[in-house]
Amino acid sequence: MNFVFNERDGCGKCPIRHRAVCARCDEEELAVLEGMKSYKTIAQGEPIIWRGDDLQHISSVVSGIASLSRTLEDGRTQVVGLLLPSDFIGSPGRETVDFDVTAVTDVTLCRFERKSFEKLVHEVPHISQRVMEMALDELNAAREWMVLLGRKTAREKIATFIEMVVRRDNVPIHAGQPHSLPLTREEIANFLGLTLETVSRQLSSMKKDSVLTFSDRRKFTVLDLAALQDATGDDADGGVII
Amino acid sequence: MNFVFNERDGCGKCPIRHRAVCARCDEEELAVLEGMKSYKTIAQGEPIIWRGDDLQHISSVVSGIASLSRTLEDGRTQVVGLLLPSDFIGSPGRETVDFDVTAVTDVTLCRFERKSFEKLVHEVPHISQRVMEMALDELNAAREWMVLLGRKTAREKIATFIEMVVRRDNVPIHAGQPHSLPLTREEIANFLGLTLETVSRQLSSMKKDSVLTFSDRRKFTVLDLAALQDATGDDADGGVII
DNA sequence: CAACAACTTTGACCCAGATCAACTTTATGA
DNA sequence: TCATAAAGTTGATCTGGGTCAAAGTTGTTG
Repeated sequence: MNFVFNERDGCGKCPIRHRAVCARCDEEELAVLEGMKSYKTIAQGEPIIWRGDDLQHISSVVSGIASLSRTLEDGRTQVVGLLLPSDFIGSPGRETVDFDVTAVTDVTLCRFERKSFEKLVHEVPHISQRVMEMALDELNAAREWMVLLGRKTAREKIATFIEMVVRRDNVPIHAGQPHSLPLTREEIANFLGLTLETVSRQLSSMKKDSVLTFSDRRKFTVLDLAALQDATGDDADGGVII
Repeated sequence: MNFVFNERDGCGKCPIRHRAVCARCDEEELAVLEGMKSYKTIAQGEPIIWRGDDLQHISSVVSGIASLSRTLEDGRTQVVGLLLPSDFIGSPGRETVDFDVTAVTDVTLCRFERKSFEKLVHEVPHISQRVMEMALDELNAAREWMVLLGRKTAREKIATFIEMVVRRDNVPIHAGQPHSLPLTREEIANFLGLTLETVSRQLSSMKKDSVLTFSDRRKFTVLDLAALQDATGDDADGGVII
């Protein structure tokens, strides 16, 4: 959502969003916000904000990846979303966050004082419309993910995830293109509702079946896109994430 | 979201929403919409709209319960949300629905022509703000549900679901109050990412443990609320659904 | 009210994925 | 460059919840 400031485009690259919402920046809005912003960088692995913490700022991810997650008392954790450049941390109208936010890679945030941001949401109709669109897109994506979590097999989950990563990289879809995996096996597991061992095994199995190759543990290439898409369990037509 | 018309209050009773968003109706908005609405009733079990269908109307549930779901090719289905009075079917800005919508009980809808509704969203800032708030609330609820689907055990899922139903009924929380279950075992299973047999077994087990009693298969009473809440797997403080 | 259909319960068995454990590979930094 | 840690792989085993099957309930309709 780079209507707020356009250091970075977030157009359709978010793994968890359907429609691009950028490329329609309004100059006046930018001007209003220009004086309000401040930047902050968080190192890989560090918490950005904990569930229940008081929300002083509404921030937008400028670079890097953050995760939204919830951990149950006994340590089971579920990642409920990845925040990529242009995604927001904090919602206007909420005084706390309901999930833990953690820097998956080094993350740079652009922050706005929450009160000012909320004032803006009320005064500039354009902005609430954009936030509305974003929220509706993410709601849709969250629901797609619910289908994955509730009904897909381990292999389908992994295939869906890999396809999402590939799609996000947004390069022409002929094979041979290398992609990089921003998450550890454990983070992938927590995103897919699996264990890290199962993730590892499924990736190995896809290697064995010549669907993927890994040049190193974070870099892979799709050898058989059709097989990958087949393995997602989704209809061929429509219904895709992103 | 009864800002649109207030035949029915939806205040805080939605099982999948955190904050009440009603009780702030604006007279002017009501007046504008008054001429646009039409009603429709759908019988229990009937489809309201299929995924991919062209969205002619934005509708709001007036009475009854509808489900939002996705079915994979081989028949596995996941319910991704329940639509209760005041919830919307269709989003401004979208030309199709991405999930199947089905009447769980008899459902009455109040419908608006989509184009007119969208025009209103653009012209009345108030409305996009409300839709934004709703969408953010539902997004949060969807993420909570992702935690359930990805990480909770069968018993925790059932306990969470029952607690949600009880909470939705919104009566003083001393035991003895009878509640009614609007869904079949199969629908519950599809909502929780389980099979109907597992749902049945878990409910029987909670009966055996004197956490619940059933007076008939759709009516139950909580005997031990503390045990129920304990079994949800959530922290005692905060983090609750609704 | 009989007979059929829809829904629910319960039992027996099985298997996908979790758990536990050993080991390998890669990264970090003194 | 060696030591230690972090991340990943692979194997052996276990188990929660799925699958299959049979009966029991409740509801509906002619």
